[in-house]
Amino acid sequence: MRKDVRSGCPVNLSLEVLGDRWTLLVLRDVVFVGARHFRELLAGPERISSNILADRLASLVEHGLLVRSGNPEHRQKITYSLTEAAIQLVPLIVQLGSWGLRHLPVTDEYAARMRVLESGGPALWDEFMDELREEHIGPRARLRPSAGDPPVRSRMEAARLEALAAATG
Amino acid sequence: MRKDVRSGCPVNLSLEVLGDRWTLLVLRDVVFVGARHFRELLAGPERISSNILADRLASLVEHGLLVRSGNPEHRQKITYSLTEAAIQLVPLIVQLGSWGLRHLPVTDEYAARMRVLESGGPALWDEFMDELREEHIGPRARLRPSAGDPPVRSRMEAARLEALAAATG
DNA sequence: GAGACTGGTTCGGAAATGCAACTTGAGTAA
DNA sequence: TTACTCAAGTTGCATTTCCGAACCAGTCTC
Repeated sequence: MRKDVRSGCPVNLSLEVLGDRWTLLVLRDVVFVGARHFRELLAGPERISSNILADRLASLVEHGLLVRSGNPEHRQKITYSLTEAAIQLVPLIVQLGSWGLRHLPVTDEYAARMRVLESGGPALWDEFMDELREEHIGPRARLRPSAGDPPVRSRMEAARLEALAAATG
Repeated sequence: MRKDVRSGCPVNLSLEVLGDRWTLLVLRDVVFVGARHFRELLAGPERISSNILADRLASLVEHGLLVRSGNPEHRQKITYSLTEAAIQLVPLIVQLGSWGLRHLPVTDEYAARMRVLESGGPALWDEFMDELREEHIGPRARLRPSAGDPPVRSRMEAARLEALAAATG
C-alpha cells in the first residue's frame, strides 16, 4: 500500500486508489454480482487469492469505498457495503467493460451481462446506482423512486443465463 | 508483461491491458497534453522513469493502442500515435478524472482542465475524439465535420492557465 | 569535433503477487 | 463435549514486477 501522492491530477489520484489488477474486480463483484462476504468474493472467476483479497478489502475500506460491518446474530459473518463514492464508480466500471467488449476477446457469457448495461445507457446506470444505494446504504438513500421494473442486476443475470444456455444447447 | 488470461469478463480483460499505475497516465498525456515523443512523456508531472515508460509504450504498441513511427528527416525522432481503440478510451479517462475530482484532493490547476471536459458532457467528448482522430489517424478519420470552435485541448489548456494565474495571484 | 538531444538499456534493491498451508473463533449436530 | 464445518482471514516463502539512478549509442547542430 503506497502512501506518497505523485501529483494532484485527478486521473493520477484515481489511479493511486484504483490502479491495479484487482481492486476494480473486487468492486465489480460487489456491484454486479452482489457479493458481500469474503468467501463470495473469493469465488469470483479470476480466483483471487485470499491474502490479496484481504489486502484489497482493507485498502477499499481505508479509502472509504467499502464499509465493513459485523452481524450480531452471526458473529463471524462480516458484511461489506458500498459507500456513495464506490457507487459513483458504476459509470467507470461500465465504461471499462464496454471498451473491453468492443476491443478484446470477451466470453459470450460475460458479454451478455455487460450488453444489458451498455444498451440501457446512462439512464439505466442511474437506476442501477439507485438500487445499489437502497441495498447498501438504506432505502432512504435513493435519489428517485423506483420505476418498478425488475432490478437491473437480475436483468443482467437473466441475460447471462440465456447466453450460457445458448452456448451449451 | 503477462500473457495468461484470468477470465473472459470484459472488465477483467480491460484491466489486464490497462490495470496498473502508469498505462493510463501515459495515454492521458498523449490525449490531453498532446505528448507524442518519449522525452515529452517523460516530462509529465508524475515523473515516470524511463524504463517504465519504455515498457509501457511497448505494451501499448503490442496491444494496439499506440502506433510507433519514425521520421525520415530526423532519424532518431520517434512519434507515437493513438489508434481508434485508444481514442475510444477518452470517456473512460474522463470518468476516471471526474470521479477523482469529486472524491479526491485534486489540485486546482488540474481540476480546471478536467472540469472543461466534465461540463461539456458526452457531446464534447465526441468532438474531442474526432479532433484526436484527425490529429493521430488522419483528416479523413473524422466522423463528423468540425463545428469550427477552438480545439478542446486548447480550451482545457486555457482553463488550466487561468486556474494557475488565479492561484498565483 | 564538442556538446546536446534522441530514444532508449542496465542494474540492483524494494515492493507486489500468488500459492499453499495454517489459524482463530463461532455455529451445529450427535 | 466432542467432533465437524464454515467464516474470515494470517503466515511463510518463492516468484514476478516495479522503479530510481545511472548509463549508453546513435543523430543533429554548431
